[in-house]
Amino acid sequence: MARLRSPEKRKAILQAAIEEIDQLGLGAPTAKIARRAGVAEGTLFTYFSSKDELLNELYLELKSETYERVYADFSPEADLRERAWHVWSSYLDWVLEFPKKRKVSAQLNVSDVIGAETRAKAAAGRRGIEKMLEELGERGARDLPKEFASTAILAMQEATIDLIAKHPKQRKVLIERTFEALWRMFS
Amino acid sequence: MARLRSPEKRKAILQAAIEEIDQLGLGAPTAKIARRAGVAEGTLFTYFSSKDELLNELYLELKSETYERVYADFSPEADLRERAWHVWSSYLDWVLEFPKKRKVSAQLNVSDVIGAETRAKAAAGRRGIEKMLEELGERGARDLPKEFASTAILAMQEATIDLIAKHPKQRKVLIERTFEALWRMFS
Amino acid sequence: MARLRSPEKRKAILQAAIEEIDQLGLGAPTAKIARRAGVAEGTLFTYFSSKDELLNELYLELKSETYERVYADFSPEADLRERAWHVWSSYLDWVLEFPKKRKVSAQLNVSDVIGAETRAKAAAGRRGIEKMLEELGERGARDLPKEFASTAILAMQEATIDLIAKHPKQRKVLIERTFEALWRMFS
Amino acid sequence: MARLRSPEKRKAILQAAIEEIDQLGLGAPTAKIARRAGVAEGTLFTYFSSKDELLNELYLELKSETYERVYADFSPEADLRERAWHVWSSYLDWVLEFPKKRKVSAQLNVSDVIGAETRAKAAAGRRGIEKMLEELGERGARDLPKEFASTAILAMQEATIDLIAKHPKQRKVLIERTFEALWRMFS
DNA sequence: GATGAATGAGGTTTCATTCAT
DNA sequence: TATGAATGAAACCTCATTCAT
Repeated sequence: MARLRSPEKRKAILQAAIEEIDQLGLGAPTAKIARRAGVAEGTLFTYFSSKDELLNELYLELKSETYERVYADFSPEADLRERAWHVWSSYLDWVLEFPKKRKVSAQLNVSDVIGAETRAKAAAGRRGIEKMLEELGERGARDLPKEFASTAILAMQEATIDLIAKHPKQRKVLIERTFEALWRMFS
Repeated sequence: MARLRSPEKRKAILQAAIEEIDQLGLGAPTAKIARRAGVAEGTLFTYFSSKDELLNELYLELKSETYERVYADFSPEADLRERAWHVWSSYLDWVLEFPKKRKVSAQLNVSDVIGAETRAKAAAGRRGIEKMLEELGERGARDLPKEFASTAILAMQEATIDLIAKHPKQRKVLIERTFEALWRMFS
Repeated sequence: MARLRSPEKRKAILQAAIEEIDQLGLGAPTAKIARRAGVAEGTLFTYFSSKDELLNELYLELKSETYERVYADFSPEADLRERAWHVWSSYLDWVLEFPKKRKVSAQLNVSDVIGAETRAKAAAGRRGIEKMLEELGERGARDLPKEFASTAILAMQEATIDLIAKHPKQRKVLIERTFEALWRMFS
Repeated sequence: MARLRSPEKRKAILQAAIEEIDQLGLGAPTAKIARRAGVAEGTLFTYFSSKDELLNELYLELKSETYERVYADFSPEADLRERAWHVWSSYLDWVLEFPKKRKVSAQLNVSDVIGAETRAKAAAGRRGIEKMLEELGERGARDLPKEFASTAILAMQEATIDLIAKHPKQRKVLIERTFEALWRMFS
């Protein structure tokens, strides 16, 4: 299952899936995805054994791309505030650069086609960030479970993205000031 | 004078929709919804002219139920912190009591079957909360757009709900402490 | 079956049926017909036991109305050409006055909801015309079956109606000249 | 290279449509048409994107088949009477050979699923006949609009077909004598 | 008798997936 | 391996007819 004779075709299908799901939601027909990718309907199923698998792979791809981006230039030895700021700003930059990817990612997140296994695999790519979040939690939310920091940051990022969507010109300033607010929460 | 359209049947359909959408997502078939509601397939369409309308009505119903709950015992003259706390805790209480309703509400929120008109109608029921949020924003986030407070609170509530889902026994304490964290953000 | 407590309601339903079938064809829903007639959906079925019956009754009504019109001022003793002209012109006048009725009549004619029995009943109202047609046939088409005259006239009327639809201003002249052509055919 | 869309299957569907529409009218279910054609329900929609398209294509097919038949052995240089006779007899021969096709054609003609575009396309195949009809009109109906000849002939053909349906044995003689009557009309 | 809510069979169309080529 | 025609199970919705009120 899933012989990947041509990596370009695989990429093309995943990219086409992003495009179509962005417009039509998860109900986007595989036929349309295939057409946009420039391959035949049946070909899609030689790269992904089912639509579900395609969706799970897409989820993984999206997550790992995000983490790669966030980890570039990340100094594990830096100051906590600096590390937090790095994650905060680089993630937001990425998301704002590829809004469709985020939209699709959000849809996949909510849907139940993404199995526990896939979610676990995705979580694995998050070690370095996790450590920073733990420190953050210890610093300013010691009496809350340790997932609190990560959950809260994620949530606040969503909020920030919405905010920037409405005020795109103030993007830079908003990223800074929301970070300040966040930092206040952990002090 | 013929049977009258019964409010109970309407309720039953909406309730069945919650149940089914909770399990199958927005793609839940109208046939299944009807069956669970104990009516014929066609009957559903005498109460709601299309699946889209059913979904929009459901959205409205869910929102107004939430607001009703939050507004009960709300004192507009109270202290800002008290009002914020009231909204925070009563909303979380409601959501934790009816987790399915929240899940469905979230799905509807994201989907694009809910028209602008419906969203506007729903927003109308939110006046009192809005005022509190504005004050909150003025207090501690004066240099951010005024939507910030509401967006952030909503996001933090999502985070808190996830947290409580994992530690249900500490529910009471978690609601209090996350509120503290939130309050810190606005000072 | 088919108690007709209120003849006005019956008329209203038949008239509404004409209106709706004119617009939607024979597939026009009984519900719509009922609504336009100003009665309840179910009421229609106290006047006509089924949609088929409604359609058959409508057919009969339409035919008899036509014949009544054509027979008014018809002198059975008049000259053949005069009688033929009377039928020709009075029928065309009627049809052009109520184009919807003709359209519906045509649809019913073609469809197979009209049973043989109904067709026979309708034919019964045609005695006087029939005689004229027979004479016409004997005069100019002795070597053709006797139905030829009636079939041909009917067909020519359809043709004339189409013609007048395209040149409504020349109506009077067209009726006269097509009659001339017809008369030539039987000499 | 995958199976190719087979013209035989297309033919089979169109033929099945004729069969079913002949019996059930234009309301004939696509499912039944597909079954009779020996293909799956969904297959019908790979050949025709909707029922409407199927019907339009069928209309075109039927018309062009007719014209092809009529034009075979048609000599444009022949005498007017000869040309008229050719069209008259060859059309009637065709129609009597395939009565179902004519019935379906008539239904499509009346219905409003056939768009103006389709009608125009069909009309294009009729040039040679048109010219004959014009001459006929000039010969014997100079004071009537020029569509008169074609409309009248069409109407008379319908009449003749009905006549032959009732006296099938005299078919040959009836075709000749009705032509005589027609010819008289244009002199 | 009049009403219109209730019914459920049936209609068209979509779509993930298979498989002949 | 790549193709896209073929498949048939659903999905949403309509509508003639029944029947409680």
